[in-house]
Order: sequence, then structure tokens, then C-alpha cells
Amino acid sequence: MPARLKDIAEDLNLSVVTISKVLRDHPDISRETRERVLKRMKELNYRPNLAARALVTGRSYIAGLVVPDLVHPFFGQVAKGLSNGLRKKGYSLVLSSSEDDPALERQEIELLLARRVDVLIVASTQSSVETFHRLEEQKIPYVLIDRRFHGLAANFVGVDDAAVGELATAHLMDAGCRRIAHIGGPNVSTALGRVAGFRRALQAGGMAVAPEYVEMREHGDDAGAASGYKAMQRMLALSPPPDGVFCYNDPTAMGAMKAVLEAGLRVPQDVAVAGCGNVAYAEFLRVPLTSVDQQSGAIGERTARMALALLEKGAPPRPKTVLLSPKLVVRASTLRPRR
Amino acid sequence: MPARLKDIAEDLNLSVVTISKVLRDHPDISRETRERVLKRMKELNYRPNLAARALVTGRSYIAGLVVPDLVHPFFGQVAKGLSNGLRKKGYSLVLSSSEDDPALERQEIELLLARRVDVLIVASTQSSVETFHRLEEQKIPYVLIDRRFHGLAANFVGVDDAAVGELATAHLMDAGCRRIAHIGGPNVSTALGRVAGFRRALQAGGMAVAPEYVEMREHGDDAGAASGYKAMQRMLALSPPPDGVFCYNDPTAMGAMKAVLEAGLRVPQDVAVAGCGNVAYAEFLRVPLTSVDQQSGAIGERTARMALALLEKGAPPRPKTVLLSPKLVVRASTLRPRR
DNA sequence: GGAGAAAACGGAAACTGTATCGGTGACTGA
DNA sequence: TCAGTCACCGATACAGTTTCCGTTTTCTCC
Repeated sequence: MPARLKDIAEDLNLSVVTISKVLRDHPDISRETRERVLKRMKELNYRPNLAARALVTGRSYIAGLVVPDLVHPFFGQVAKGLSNGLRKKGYSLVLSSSEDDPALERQEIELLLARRVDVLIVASTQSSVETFHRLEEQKIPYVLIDRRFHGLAANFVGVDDAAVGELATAHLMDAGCRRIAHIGGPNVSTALGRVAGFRRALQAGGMAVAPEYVEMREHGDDAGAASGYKAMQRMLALSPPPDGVFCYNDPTAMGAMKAVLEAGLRVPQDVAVAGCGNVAYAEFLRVPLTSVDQQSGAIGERTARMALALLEKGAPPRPKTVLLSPKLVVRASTLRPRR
Repeated sequence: MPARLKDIAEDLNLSVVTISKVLRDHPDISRETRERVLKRMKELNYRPNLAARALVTGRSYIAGLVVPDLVHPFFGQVAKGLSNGLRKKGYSLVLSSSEDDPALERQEIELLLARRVDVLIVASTQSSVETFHRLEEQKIPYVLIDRRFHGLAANFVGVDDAAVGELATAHLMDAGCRRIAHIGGPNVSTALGRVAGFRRALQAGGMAVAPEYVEMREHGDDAGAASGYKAMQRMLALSPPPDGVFCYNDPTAMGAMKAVLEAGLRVPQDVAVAGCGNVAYAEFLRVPLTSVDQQSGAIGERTARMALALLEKGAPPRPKTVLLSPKLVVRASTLRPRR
């Protein structure tokens, strides 16, 4: 059994209150007693029972994180940044994976609430905002990351998805592509934002958006590669086929690239490929992949900052939005000679 | 404020004890009261305060996981498998990243202990076993994963690292390589096991182990690619250079491959390359990479099983070891015509 | 009708820590 | 000498739940 305040108190003929005060650096303890107590604490290697503390203070010093998929490097990076940011203030991170299942996500959120987490951070797969309205009723501070909801005024940290789409598409146009396609993702804000940026960039460049060049696919991120592969195969059968494609994310882009190469075409000469996410290994791919960096580390860090601010300063009158600017990382998959 | 047992009790003119019993499906409650209580719980959407419960039962229903790096896909997969396995029994996972820093790891373990986690799961970066002896003194159940310690009898789940080395090396020999090199990792059990397997396979095949063909590198996993790149460059300057290389992990292999290609040599014809980890994108690399699968998903799942067994059945008299068999996944990077 | 048992419920302590407020003794200053 | 102040410490009352044991009521059966 681990030592308790009471044990130390008895050993030293003091009251638990005194020990507790030492623990919390309360001023009205003499230097002498403080040292005796600290010494004894060390000997017993005492650790306060945080569950007990949470019970009385009403603060658990736990943040809950719910992500759709831990294996996705993006969420891994976010979790890392978050964990590092929170650690400094003594917060722990409890992690839930929703497996891209809205029902499971709700259930996990319930569990986290039962644990009385101080703040909730979620990359949601919900299609409705009801869950979050409930959180607001109960005044649970929460931060949405990556994906957000139209019409829900919530604290949010993520990348500017429209800018992602614009950036990649403009770059493809710049690289000389004339028939630019898009392979998109499921029906969440990220995918919608990116395709919107894609359209906007094409229009700004005076190019039409051919409907057959746009395909939005419902898939988990893990199936991205297979999904991109199939979509690209279909597009290559068109005549004329696209000569550039912007993909919702990097796995999708990898699948698309595979389809292009298998069809006997070259990347980037025949079809230029750009992705999003800037995965660590983008450089080592078949053809090194041009990708839009989502700033995942920064998202984690900014989210930690926002979460801590919520806890320390209370909820701001108007929820804050942090929109990070994406950065284009150009590699061989779009590097083709200008003509 | 969330509802408490007391609130429900007062509303219904019952005692908290009764409500608590309903909550835990205790038999001695009439069907009628049970239903009244459940109804009221639903109305208030009551959730038991798990911190309070933990305090009295002494069980937090929390498992602590400490990994060196969340971004590494291996640990992401383990965390996912673990989280899924534990969820079924109502356990949550609190996550700490040690950033490959032994001191930080110890500190995080302390924090988890203060939270009174029921079980600790750690992929340790410690060089000494002292931390774990302390855990044993305090009778904290724990499971080591991935990396273990010579001379420490602890519950362990991981892959058979010697088999990893043997499998990859034997395969390279089989592919006709005559001068096989190894680029190894830092001084932890995984790297040591793999190099041991490497040596054993060579000896079993009647080949000598040239010291200049073996390089063990201290690096975090993130720096793996850079590290593999440098090591390979050095080896290619030897005469004769190796014609096959088994790398500690996939990032290292990617770096090595880059060095080979930059030197104007071909993979696999001039140098065959094998890695370990079987990362999701191995198929899409410059040359699709042959890799030994570490069974990361299975590790997570088996660890969850073992952790739950520890909690339900108590610690077994002798710690158990689960050694998973690695599987070789052959791709183009070692596929060369037999002569 | 009364013993005994079963069913349904509740009182009180316990878990470990924190907050609040009050108390004690020593010293100050007039 | 005595009120006032300060430094230090402790009694008590929680926080929300479980557990142990006890009580009350009803039922069964001879």
C-alpha cells in the first residue's frame, strides 16, 4: 500500500492538515516542520492520491482526447504535441479511439465525462452537433480539432482546409497542368474544405471544374490508398484523362500514384500528383510526393495552449478559432519542366 | 454540476445506498424501485463519479501506457490495439510519451502511480531495471512491451527479435546475397536481439560476420532515416561493399535505400535491402520494401489480454512472456533473380 | 399465531485528501 | 499588563461512492 498523508502525520505527530499544507506549499508552515515533513515524504516516497484530490477539488487534471484513428500519423502527432503541452502543467491525457464510429465516439465521450476530465478534445466523426450541445449545457470545456461543424460556435484548432485545396491546386496549375482532378474524402469538414479550395483555385485561374474529375469517397483513412487507387483508375479511363490530381490525403495520393504508374504513365510528366498531410516518408516514396503540410505538431501544441487557457481563464465569451496556415512542400511528384 | 447519487436519492425518497445498488446491479432491489431509479438516472443523465468510486474501491479502471514516441507507427498501432482491448472491460488508457528520455519516463511513471492506475504498460527506454524493481516492491502490476531487460523477470509482450534478425538475414542469403551487412539500432533489447539473430543466421549459413559490415547506431526512431543513410554511405565506400543489408527498422532501411540509389546502384540487383516494422506504406516506397512484420496490432491485443488477466486473476507466480513470431513480407527490395 | 427466512432497504464508516475557520502561544507596543 | 498581531498548527466538515451490517416488512409453513 502506498503511503498516505495520515501515515506521515502519525509518524511525525502532526495533523494531516499540516502535511497537506506542506504538500501544497501553503505559507503557514515553519521551515523546520516543512523540512521534517518533506524528509519523511521522501523516505516513504509519498505520492498524493490524485483521485482523492480530484474528488475534493473537483479538478481531475486530466484531459480527454478522442480521435478517429490512432494509427493515422496525423493524430499521432497531434497526441504527441498535446501530451507535451499538457504535461508541463501536470495534466495527463486519456486517450480514446473512436474507430471512425460516431456511436462509439459518443460512448467514449460519456466515459470521459464519468471520469470528470477537466477538458475534452475531440476530432469528431459525428454528423450531428447534438453531442456538443450537450457538452455546452453541462458547461464542459471542449476543443474541436481538425474537423469542425458548420453552425456550431466552438473552440477549434485546425488547418485552413480551403487554403490547403487552393495551395495544392494553384501549384498544380503552376506546374502546367491543364486538366486537374480531385480525389476527395468522406463527408467531413476537412474534405469539404479542401474540395472547396480546389474549386476556388480552378475558378480563380479561369479553369472549369469538370464533374467527372472530382470524386469524393467515403472511407476510413486506412483504406485511403486502396480508395485512391480505384478512383484514379477510373479517371485514367476518361478521355482525356487528367494531367494532375490533388488528393485529399497522402495515402490516397499514394494509391493514385500507383494507379498512374501501373497504367504505364509517368509521374509527374503525364500526371502530377499532390497530397496532403506531408507524412514523414513522403520523401521516400516511389516518386517523392508533393504534399501540403497540415501542421500537425502545431495543432497539438496550440490545442494544448487553448485547453489550458480554458481551464485557467474559463471559457471566453466567444469561442476562439485557431486556423493554421498550411505549407506546401514541393517534391518530385509535381516537379515537371515548364513549357 | 453533474448529478450525484444523493440527488437521485432525495428526489425519490430513497437512500444513496439503494441507488448505488441499482447502479451495480445488486440483487436486493425490487424491480419497481430499480425502474424508478433508472428512469430518474436517465432524466438527469447521471454518470457515476469514477474518481469517487476509485477512491473507495481502490481500483481506478485506468491503465497507464508509456511509450517512447507516439508518432512512430508501431506504438500508434500498439496503443490502438490496447485501447480497443481494454475498452471492452471499461478501462481507459492514459497515455504518456517519454520522448526517449529515461528521466522523463521515470517521471511519467511516477505521475501514473499517483493516479493509482491499475496496471502499467511500458515500452521502456531505461537502461537500468531499478524503476521496475520499485514497481515490484509496491506490487504494481506492469507489463513490458517491445523492449525488455536481461535478468528482469517481468511480464512481457513482444516479438521474437532474434527470429526477426534470422528471418530477414536468411532471406537475404536465400536471395543470393554474399556480403550481408546490418545497420542496427540503439542499445535496447530489440536492437540487440535483431543483431544477434543476424549473426546467428550468418553463422548457420556458414558465412563470416565482417565487423565493418555491422553498425549499431544510437538514435531516436525519428532520426532513423538519416541514420540509415549515413551508415549505408559509409558501407558503400568499403571494398567490396555489401550486396545486402538488413536494417533495424524501416525508416533506417529507407535511408539506406536512398544512399544506395544515390550512389548510382540498383536495389535489389546491387544491394538488397530488408527492414523491420512493415510500415503501412512499405509497398509504396521508391522500391517496395521487404520488411519483417512486428505484429504490432497483435502486441497491443495480447498486451490488453495480459493486463486484464493480471487485474482479474492477480499476478501469476511466474511472470509470463508472450513472444510473437515475426512474419517476413517480401517485396521488390530483395526480389532478385536467383543465379 | 408464531418462528424463521427471505426480500427490500438504510445507517454509518471508510477511502484520501482539501478548505475553512478557529485556536494557541509568542511577541509588540503603549 | 493587556489588547493586538503574527506565525503556526489542528478540528471539523466535506467530496461521491462502496461496503458491512443491521433493520423492517412481508411471506411461508407448520
